[in-house]
Amino acid sequence: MARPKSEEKRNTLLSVAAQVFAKNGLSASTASITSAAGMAEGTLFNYFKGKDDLMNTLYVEIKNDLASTMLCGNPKTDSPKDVMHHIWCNYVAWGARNPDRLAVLHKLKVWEGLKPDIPESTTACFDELQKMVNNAIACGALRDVPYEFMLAIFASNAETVMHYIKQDPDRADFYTEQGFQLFWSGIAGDLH
Amino acid sequence: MARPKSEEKRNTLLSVAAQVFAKNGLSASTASITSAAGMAEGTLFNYFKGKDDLMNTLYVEIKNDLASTMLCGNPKTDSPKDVMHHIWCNYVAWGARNPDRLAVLHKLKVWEGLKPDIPESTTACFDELQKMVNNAIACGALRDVPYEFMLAIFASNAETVMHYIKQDPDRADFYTEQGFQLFWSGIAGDLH
Amino acid sequence: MARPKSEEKRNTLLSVAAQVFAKNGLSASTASITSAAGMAEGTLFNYFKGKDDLMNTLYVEIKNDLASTMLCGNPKTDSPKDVMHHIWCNYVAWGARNPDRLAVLHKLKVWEGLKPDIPESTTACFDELQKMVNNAIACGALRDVPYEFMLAIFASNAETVMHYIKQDPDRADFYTEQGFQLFWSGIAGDLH
Amino acid sequence: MARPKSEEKRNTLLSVAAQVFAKNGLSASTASITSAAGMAEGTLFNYFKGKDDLMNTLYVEIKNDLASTMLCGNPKTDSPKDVMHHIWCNYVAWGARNPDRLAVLHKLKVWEGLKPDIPESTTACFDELQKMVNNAIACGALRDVPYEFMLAIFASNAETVMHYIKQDPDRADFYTEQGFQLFWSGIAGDLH
DNA sequence: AATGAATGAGCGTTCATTCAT
DNA sequence: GATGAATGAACGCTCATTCAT
Repeated sequence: MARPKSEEKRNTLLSVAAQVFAKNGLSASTASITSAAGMAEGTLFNYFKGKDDLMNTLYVEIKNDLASTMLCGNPKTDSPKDVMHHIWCNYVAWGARNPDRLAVLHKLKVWEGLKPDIPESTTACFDELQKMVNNAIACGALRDVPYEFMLAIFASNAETVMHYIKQDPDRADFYTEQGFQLFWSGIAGDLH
Repeated sequence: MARPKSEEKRNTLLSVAAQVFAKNGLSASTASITSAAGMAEGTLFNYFKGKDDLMNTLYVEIKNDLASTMLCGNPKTDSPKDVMHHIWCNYVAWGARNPDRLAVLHKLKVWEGLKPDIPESTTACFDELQKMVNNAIACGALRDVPYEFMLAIFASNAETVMHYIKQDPDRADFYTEQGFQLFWSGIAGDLH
Repeated sequence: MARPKSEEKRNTLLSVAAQVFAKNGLSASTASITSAAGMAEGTLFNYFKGKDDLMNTLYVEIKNDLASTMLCGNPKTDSPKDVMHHIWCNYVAWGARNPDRLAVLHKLKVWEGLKPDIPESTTACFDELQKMVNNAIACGALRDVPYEFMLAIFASNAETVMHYIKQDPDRADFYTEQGFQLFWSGIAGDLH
Repeated sequence: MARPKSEEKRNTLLSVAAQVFAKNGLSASTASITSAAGMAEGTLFNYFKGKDDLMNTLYVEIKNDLASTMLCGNPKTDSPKDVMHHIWCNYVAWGARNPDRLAVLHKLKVWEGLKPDIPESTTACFDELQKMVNNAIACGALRDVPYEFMLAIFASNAETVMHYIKQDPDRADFYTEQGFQLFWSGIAGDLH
C-alpha cells in the first residue's frame, strides 16, 4: 500500500463533523467539515461514500460510544436499582461531557435519510440488563411494563436531565439524582 | 404583509408545509410546498418573509395548537392528579391524531435557525397549572421538583408514549395509562 | 402566466449550445453555454431537464432541421435520379451552410447517453422516397439493394463530400457533383 | 518515460482503455481503466503523460493496427479491382472482429483534443496503392477523382457496411459484397 | 516501478428569492 | 394579490493528477 488510509483521519473527520453539525446544523457543507479538519474537500469522500454515509456512520458511532459508556464499569451488584442507577449516571455524565455529540444525536434522530435498522446492534449489549429487568418484574420488584417501553422512558427522562444540566451545569448532581428518583419511583413495583 | 388578504391561503400554506416537512424533512423546497398547496412558487413569499419565517411561524402555530388542545375541556376538579391526567390524555391524543405536526415539531426543535424566545406565549396558559402544582408541592402531595423540570419529564414521557402508539395504535389506551402511571408514581409525594 | 417561457430563449439556448459544443466538444460546461447565451446559469434548467436533455433535444432538433431541409423544394419529376440529386444537393448544401450543426451531429451520434429511438420520427418524411426507390428497383432502374442500406451509403457519401467542402470550400460544386455521380453510378441498375 | 519497463502493461492499458471507452464513452475515468486493467490508479501515469496522451496514443495505435490489417496478405495481382476488393474485405473483417476498437475510433475522430497531424505515418503504407490508383485513372480504368476523396468514400462506405454487419452478423458476406459492388461501380471508369 | 491516498479545481444541479407581468 | 421565469450563490461530488511510501 502506498499510504494506508489513516484510521486517525477517519476519526478526525467524524469528530469534526459532530462539532460542525452541532454548531451549524446538518445542513453544514461538507467543505466546512473538511476545512475545519484541515483536509482537502475531496478527502472526505475517500473515507465516506458521501455526506449521507458520513451522517449515518456518525450516528452509529455516537450510539455505540454512548452504549459502551453506559455499561462501562458495571458494578457487582444484583440490585436492579443499583444497576440502573449506575447506567443512568453514566448516561447523564456522557451527555454532560459530550454536548456536541448529544446535540448531533438528536438532530440525526429526526433526519430523513437515516438508514433504518442500522441502530440495534447497540441494544445487543443490553441483554443482561433485560434479563435482570424481567426477573425483577417477575418477582414484583418492578412494575409490569414492557421492557422496551421502560427503556424508552429511561432514555427520555435521562435526556431531559441532560438538557437541564446543559443550561445549569452547577446543579448537575441535583438533576441527576432527582431525575433518577423520579424515574425509579415510577418504575418500582409495589414491594418497594 | 402583516395581514395578508387571504387568511385561508396562509393557513393552507402552514398546514401543507407541516405535511411536506414531515414527509421530506425540513430541507424540502419551498417550491414543493407551494406546489402541494396548489399555489405558485412566489405566493409563499407574499405570506411569509422567507422560508425561515415560515418555519418559525409553523413552530409557534403548532405549539399553540398543542397547548390549547392540552388545556381543552379542563375538568372541574381540584385534584392535581386528575388535572394532570386530563392534560396528559389530551396531549397524547393530539399526538396520535396529528403525527405529522408532532414529527415536524420534533424536527423544528433541533433546527438551527429557530428564533430563540419566540417563546412562551404558550406557557402563559399554564399559569393555573403551575399554581396548582406549587400548592401540591407545598402540602406534600407532589415531590419537591422544579416545576419546569417536572413539565419537561411530563412532556418527554408523553412523547415516548406517542411514539409507541404510532407503532402499535391498537394498544393506545394501554400505553396512555401505563405511561401516566409511571409518570405519576414518579412525581407523587410521600403522602399518596 | 407571469412571464411566459420564451420560445426564443429556448431556441437561443439550442443554437448557442450547438456552437459551443462544436467548438469545445460535448464536455463544454453548461455554464459556458448560458454565459455565451447571456443568461444566468440556472436558466438553462428552466428549459431543459438537464444537460442530457439539452443534448438529446439538440440532436433531434438538428436531425429534423436537416430532414426538412433535404426534402425542401421537391422537384416535380418522376426520375429517381433527379429526385435523389435534389436531395443530395440540399443535404450537402445544408452541411456547408451549417458546419457547427454538422459537427455537433457527428459528436452526438457517438455520444453515450443518446436516448435510443428518439431518432426515426424523421424518416417518416421519407416515405415517398422509399416508394419511389422500391419502384425503381422493381423495374431495374436501381440495383437491388436494401432501401435502408442504400440510404446509409447515400448519407455517408454525402457527409464525406461535406467534409471535403469544409476543407476546400472553393471546390464545393465539384465535390458535390463528383460525389453524386459516384453514388449514382454505384446505385444505378443495369438498364441505365 | 519513453520506453517504460513493461511493454506488456502498456499494451494492456491501451487495449483495456479501448474496451472501457467503447462501453462508457471517452468520459470514462482513468480510474475505471486502471481498475479494469487490474492496476493502481497511478500506474497509468507511468506509461502516459496524462489522459490526453493515452487517448491520442490509442488513436494512433488503432489506426496503425487497422492500416496494417488492411494491407495484410496483399495478393499478387495487378488488377486494381482485385487489390481494392482485398483491402475492402480486410477492412470490413477487421471492423467486424474489433467492434470496440472501431467504436473508439469513431469517438476519437470527433474528439476535441485529438492532436492534429499525429497524422498519416499511416498513409505511407498506402503509397503503392496510390500509385496503382493513379495509373488506373490515367488509363481510364478508374473515374478521375482525387485519390484522397476516393479513399474517403471507400472508408465511409466500408464503415456503413460494418455498421450493418454489427446489427445483422448473419448477412455479413452479403453486405460486404453488395457494399463493394456499390463502391466499385461508382468508382469504375467507362472502360469497365 | 508500483501504489493509492491526497488534492482541489471544476462540474451539473438545486433552490430561496426577486420582480416583471 | 398572484404568478412563475429569471437569477446566481452554494452545494455535493468527481476525477485527473501528484507524490510519499
